[in-house]
Amino acid sequence: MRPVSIKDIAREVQVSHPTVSRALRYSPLVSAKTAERIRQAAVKMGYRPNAVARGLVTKKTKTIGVVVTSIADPFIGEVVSGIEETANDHGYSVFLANSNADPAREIRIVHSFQERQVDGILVASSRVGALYMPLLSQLMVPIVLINNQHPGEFVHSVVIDNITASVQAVQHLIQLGHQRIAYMGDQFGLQSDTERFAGYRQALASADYPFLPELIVHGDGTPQGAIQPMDRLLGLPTPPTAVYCYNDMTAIGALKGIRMHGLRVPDDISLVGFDDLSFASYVDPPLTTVRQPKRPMGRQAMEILIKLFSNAQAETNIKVQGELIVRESTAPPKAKVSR
Amino acid sequence: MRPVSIKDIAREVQVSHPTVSRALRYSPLVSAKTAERIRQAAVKMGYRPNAVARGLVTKKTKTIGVVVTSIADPFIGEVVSGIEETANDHGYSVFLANSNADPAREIRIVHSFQERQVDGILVASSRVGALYMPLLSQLMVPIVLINNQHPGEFVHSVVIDNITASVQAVQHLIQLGHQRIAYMGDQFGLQSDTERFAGYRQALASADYPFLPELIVHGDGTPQGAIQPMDRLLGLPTPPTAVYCYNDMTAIGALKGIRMHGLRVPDDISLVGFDDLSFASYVDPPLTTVRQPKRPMGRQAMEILIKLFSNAQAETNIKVQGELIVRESTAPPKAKVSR
DNA sequence: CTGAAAGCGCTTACAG
DNA sequence: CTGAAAGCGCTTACAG
Repeated sequence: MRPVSIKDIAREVQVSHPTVSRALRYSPLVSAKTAERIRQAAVKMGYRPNAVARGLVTKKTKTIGVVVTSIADPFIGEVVSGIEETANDHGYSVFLANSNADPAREIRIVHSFQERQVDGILVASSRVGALYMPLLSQLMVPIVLINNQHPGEFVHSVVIDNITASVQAVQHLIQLGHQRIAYMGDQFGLQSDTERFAGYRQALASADYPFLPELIVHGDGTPQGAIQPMDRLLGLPTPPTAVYCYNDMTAIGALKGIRMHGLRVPDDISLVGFDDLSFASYVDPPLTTVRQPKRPMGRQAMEILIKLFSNAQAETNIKVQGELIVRESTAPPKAKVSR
Repeated sequence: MRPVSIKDIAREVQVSHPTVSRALRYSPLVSAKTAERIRQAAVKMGYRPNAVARGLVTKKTKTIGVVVTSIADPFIGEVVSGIEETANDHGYSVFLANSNADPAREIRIVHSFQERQVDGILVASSRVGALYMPLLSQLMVPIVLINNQHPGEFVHSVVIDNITASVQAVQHLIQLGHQRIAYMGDQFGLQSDTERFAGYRQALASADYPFLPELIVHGDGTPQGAIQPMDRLLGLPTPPTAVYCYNDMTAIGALKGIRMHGLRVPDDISLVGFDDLSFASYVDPPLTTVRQPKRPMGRQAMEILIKLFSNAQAETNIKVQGELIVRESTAPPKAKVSR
């Protein structure tokens, strides 16, 4: 059973198929009454326009490609939610592809997006391979990067303001009275780590606190990877009273590491994360963290694309602000007790 | 700058464009040497086949539509990961759409999938609206449902064996020595709840334990929604020593509720969840739970579709088994102390 | 093995 | 306001 086409409707209503095409898209070029007859016939016959045929002629498919490192990542899931929502609101469908940070896969994905004639591409991938960039840019469609690690190289992007957010997080700790504040960063040299670290130093500096290299350790962005650096911190002659972590995953691991030493959060050590993944509020104690506006970031990225499609000027680099969410993993430091 | 088409290649190599088309798809109908010349020209010219043109003529787009209630849901994210991975391995691209369980949106999504001529549809949505089913089924493409709530109504599906998994979970508690085991279900009357509850009763029955209605309470699938039912359980003259929860989210809330009463897990009360979301291993104590093979379920659903595309027979209803992951939220009950 | 012809289901100048 | 013609970039009988 072949789906009904505009020719079928044309035959039914006794007009030419271009007239049907015009009527269905509300062209002013067709008289009100025949347009109405055509539209009624269309619904009666259960007509659905064939988007691929339309795409072939208009060269606009009303699709976008989204490439992520892992859709199972809760951070990315939220971002994609925002993308998909606004894409849909504007009549766009989204192709989703996981790269798994595998360069071969990244190339395959870009090729497939190209072959499918997507109108634009969104990349939400914390680490974009070096080879990948030029490949992307030689595509003839607009691209916007979300929290990418090389903001200078691309025209359009939406990124979190890591520095300002970090300053706020560390100032929160300072206001609580902490003096020895550690930073547990990420070992992969991501730009986001560099920036969060910079914010940390900046906050210390403006409080006239010394920068103590021994308080800087590095995890790998996973809970397990935070255990050992936490050990190092706690093995210090004078351990920190607070730890600011690169992200929530790291903070969760740090929490576990602290517990393994028989210490408690926030009584013995305060802990701050970054991201505000949904589970941050479920752990015990609920985690103080910097919320990244994940959905809005996805939405804004899609909005840039939509503006670009209509040839409007679009901002080149949107920088969004994080929000410090104070929960229960931070508290004033214990009064010192001599032992 | 127009992308290069097979006509451009044909001109370059001095053959007809159908010959180019054949050569590029490795048709035996073209001589080895001209085929080789054509392919070399194609890569030299940076040719990429236009998938929408191809789709129009072949009536196969090599795309599938995936509809989920929320891509930000960690369970669904994993399932989609499995889908996307195997789709990609077979040359399919996936359209992802969020329904937010909104009927109007569901209808829009199905229409858009229809217009885009997807080859098949996957639904990973715990609650599919009643109206939605007939709409889906009148589509002319194969559909497979993942963990759907109305297995009888559809031809293809992959579902978790809730009953067997529940029996295992409750037997684990029984073997630990628990006698008063509560079930904290879900209040929305989902079939998965009915089945998990049935498994719970079955496990009790085969151990010759009485069924105690006062030990049955209901959350709403969220952590917050589990606090109050937990209060009820703990307010009982003799509270349970273990609680089997509908899912991990509920278990996390139950954990919090237990703590709010100054009790500890697993010392005072054992807790079992369902799903094995990634954070289940991060909470304190790490949660004993039933793992649903989320990625494999996505993979299998996609594999059914692929078999159907090649006209092969495909299983109608795949039932997958859960796996009990024993972590630290379960322990033998405390020896009774009289007060 | 190769090419000329037709067609997939639309949209869009071009005439009238 | 309407229709005939052309064309989007491919694939696939049909001839030779």
